[in-house]
Amino acid sequence: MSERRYEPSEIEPRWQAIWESERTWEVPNLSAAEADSAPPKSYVLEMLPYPSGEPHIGHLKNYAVGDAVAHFRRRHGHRVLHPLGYDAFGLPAENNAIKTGIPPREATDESIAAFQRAFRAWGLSIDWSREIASHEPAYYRWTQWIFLRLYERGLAYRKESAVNWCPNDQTVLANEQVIDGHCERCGHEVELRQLEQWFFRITAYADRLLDDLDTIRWPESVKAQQRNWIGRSTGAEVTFHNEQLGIDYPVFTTRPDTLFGATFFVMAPEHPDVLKLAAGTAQEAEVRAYVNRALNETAADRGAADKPKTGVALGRTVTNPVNGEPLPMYVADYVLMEYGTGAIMAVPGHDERDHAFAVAHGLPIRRVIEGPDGATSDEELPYAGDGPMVNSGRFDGTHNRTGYEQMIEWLQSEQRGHGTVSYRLRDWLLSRQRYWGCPIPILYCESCGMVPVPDEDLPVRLPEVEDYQPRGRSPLAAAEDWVHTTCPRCDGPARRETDTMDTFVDSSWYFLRYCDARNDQAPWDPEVLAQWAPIDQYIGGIEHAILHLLYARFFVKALADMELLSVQEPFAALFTQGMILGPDGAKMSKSRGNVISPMPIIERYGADAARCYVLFIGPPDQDAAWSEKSLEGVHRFLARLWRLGEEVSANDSRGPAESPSAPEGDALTLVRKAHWAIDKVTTDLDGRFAFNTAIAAIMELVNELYRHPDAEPRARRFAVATAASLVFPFAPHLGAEVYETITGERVWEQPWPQADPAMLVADSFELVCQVNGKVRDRVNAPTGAPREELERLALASAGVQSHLNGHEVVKVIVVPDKLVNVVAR
RNA sequence: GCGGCGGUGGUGGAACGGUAGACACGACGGACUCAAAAUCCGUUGUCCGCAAGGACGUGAGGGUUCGAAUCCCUCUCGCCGCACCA
Repeated sequence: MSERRYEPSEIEPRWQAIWESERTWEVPNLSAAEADSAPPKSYVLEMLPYPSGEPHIGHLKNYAVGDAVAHFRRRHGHRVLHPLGYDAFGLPAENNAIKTGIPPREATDESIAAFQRAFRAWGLSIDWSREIASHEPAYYRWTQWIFLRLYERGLAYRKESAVNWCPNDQTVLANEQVIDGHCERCGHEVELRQLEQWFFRITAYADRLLDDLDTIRWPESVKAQQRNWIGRSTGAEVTFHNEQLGIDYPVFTTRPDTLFGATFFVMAPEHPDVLKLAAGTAQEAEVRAYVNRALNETAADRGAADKPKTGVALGRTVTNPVNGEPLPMYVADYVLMEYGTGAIMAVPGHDERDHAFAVAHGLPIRRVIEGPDGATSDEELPYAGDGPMVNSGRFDGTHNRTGYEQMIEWLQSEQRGHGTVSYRLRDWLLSRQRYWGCPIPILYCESCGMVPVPDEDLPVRLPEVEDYQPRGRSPLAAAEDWVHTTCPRCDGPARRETDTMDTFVDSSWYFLRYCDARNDQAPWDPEVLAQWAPIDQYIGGIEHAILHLLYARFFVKALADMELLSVQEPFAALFTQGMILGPDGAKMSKSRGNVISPMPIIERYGADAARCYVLFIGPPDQDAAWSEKSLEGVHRFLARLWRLGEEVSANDSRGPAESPSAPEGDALTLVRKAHWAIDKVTTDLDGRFAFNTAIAAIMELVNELYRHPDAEPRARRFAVATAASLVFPFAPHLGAEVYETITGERVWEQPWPQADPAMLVADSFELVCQVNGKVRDRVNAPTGAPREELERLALASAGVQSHLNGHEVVKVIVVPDKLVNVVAR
């Protein structure tokens, strides 16, 4: 026996050096003519990492999944684009700079270097010629260019509104970055502030973002989250008239069928007309106090669902268009300015919130829809279900679903309203009062006003500053030399926009840049992009279900409208991998002290073992706790395979891995197992992402080899080479090593093995014999035997006979090549 | 409250409506060794039984079916997202 041992630290760097020097994983862009006759393309992409410190175990899993997919597709003859880059702008580097004084650029570049070392040590098959980082001017030049294109089309705009402000990070946040009223990043409570900010008009795409979810292969949970977030509701806009001031107030309602049940009218504290309406009334001072209090509340306090319904009367009324009734107007903080029109018609009989408010303020409650079984008592209100309409004038007796349509028709004919849809989605607030981000390419000229930076002046470079401390305005504002510039239109003095962009802007288009990463004339050549788009398989964490994945979809649709690309969706298929939890089953965190760092693991067990382990641990879309013992088991498996390679090469000369033509006995068992494993691994990987069971199948093949040590050498060589070939997508170094040892060939240059269908079926099988659905015997039966023969064999079996004694056979079910079920009474 | 996903041995997990528990961990037993490590072989759902064998078993209850972890209904527990969205 060989004295040598499986030493990943010796094997892995050797193969990495070959892939690096031969640029094995680079794929060139082809000319249009070349592309026509080229093999099918496959764009496989993992979400780009945010470089902060060292990579963690989650990165290892993410890239182990993506690399397996990329290898699998390459060996099916696809031209696989598999690039990588860095999402390099962002708050953590800047906060670190404030704490330590290390400039964000320095810390980021250092972290990028650590990621680069790690990715090479993991043996990932990346096309490094397309590497990008979002903080480099060569990249963010084009982020700015895209911003300008959006600006030209009115899709980027500046406006004042109530926005989320994080007092700790001293910057505004997008809606998507506020979790339960707290800052997504630092956890501090978020305040509402009235500020002028930059927005992307993502709401213009709400319908398409919603509808096109049906065209992509994404996990249902992610689609559901996006649908939820976009929140399309259909209903009607109804106009209520205020006589005193002569102003029309439209409201949005999903229940126009309950219009006769409206008994009051409520406006949001932020509604611009609230103070105007209250002016001169007895309630003026009270309204003013209420509005001030509401505006100063934190988002979390304001949003608490079970909070008592507070509010103040405005001393005014509006007229209900359906019956001319005057409805008292109120201001109350349960009405949100951002949704609908900032005002509602209140129907306490059929809406829980309006009901609570009516009870608290002694307002009338009127039933206008009959409850189930003709219920008409007021005790059962509020009632949100369907039924015939009552107390609704000429609509009485009409079912409310019908009444809904009729009411909209009536409103339309009277010009008092119309059917409409409303969305929960708000425009994307993209400006940040922080330093470490992409500068917004806009100037403010004293005479020309807001002026976009001309394309030829891009990039607007991020200047070096000394003080990163946020003070409620961007640290860039202190860079006087940079801020003061001249207007490209009038040559007069102008000032630069000092806010920077949300980092999600950078990551909303990076996957397009990979396709043409070194183009310095344009962000990409549309023809080149057409070769690669869309991404055939995207892989990342579920935490981006709304943020990045929604923003990127919006960008692609907007860019498609500009005819800069020809797809409507960036990610044709998405896979979301589960988290790796600490050994204690809790999320890894420094404070818990349960963090497993990938690099020491790799030094100890090798990259192959670490990669296989994170794939073997369970279904890859599920969370799983780290277990060193389990990792050792995977390492043991790889060592067993390695030893088989050594043994085969010691007993046999090198040669191609061919399936022996007419194996018998042990050899046949081995060859069959090898073909079974090929079939199993192939179907498990083919769109199913069942890496855990694929690896288990290779383990079975290896176990079978240990069980038949004396099988004929050619059969053993075939089986071992097959195991090496199949394990390659998960353990590329070991796969390449063992395969070369016994065949002299490079496994990644070999096509994916094909299972021989003849080897997948044996001559005989174990027939399961059931009586009334319970297994009573198993007998050997010839494959392909006719039903009658199987029935006869089963009925004759001892197990069936003993359970049948005295009972009458009613029926016999035969499943060919599988089982017989005897139904007896 | 709304939406989505789950509940299978001691553990992670397998299982086109057709042998529940593949594979792995752990545990137990054995081989090799002066000994240990490493390695190799075997046993391992629960209960009854010396055994042959049998009974029970996929959160609970019902249904469909020759046959249900799998499909349907009711309930329950857990996780995730959204949440005063009119």
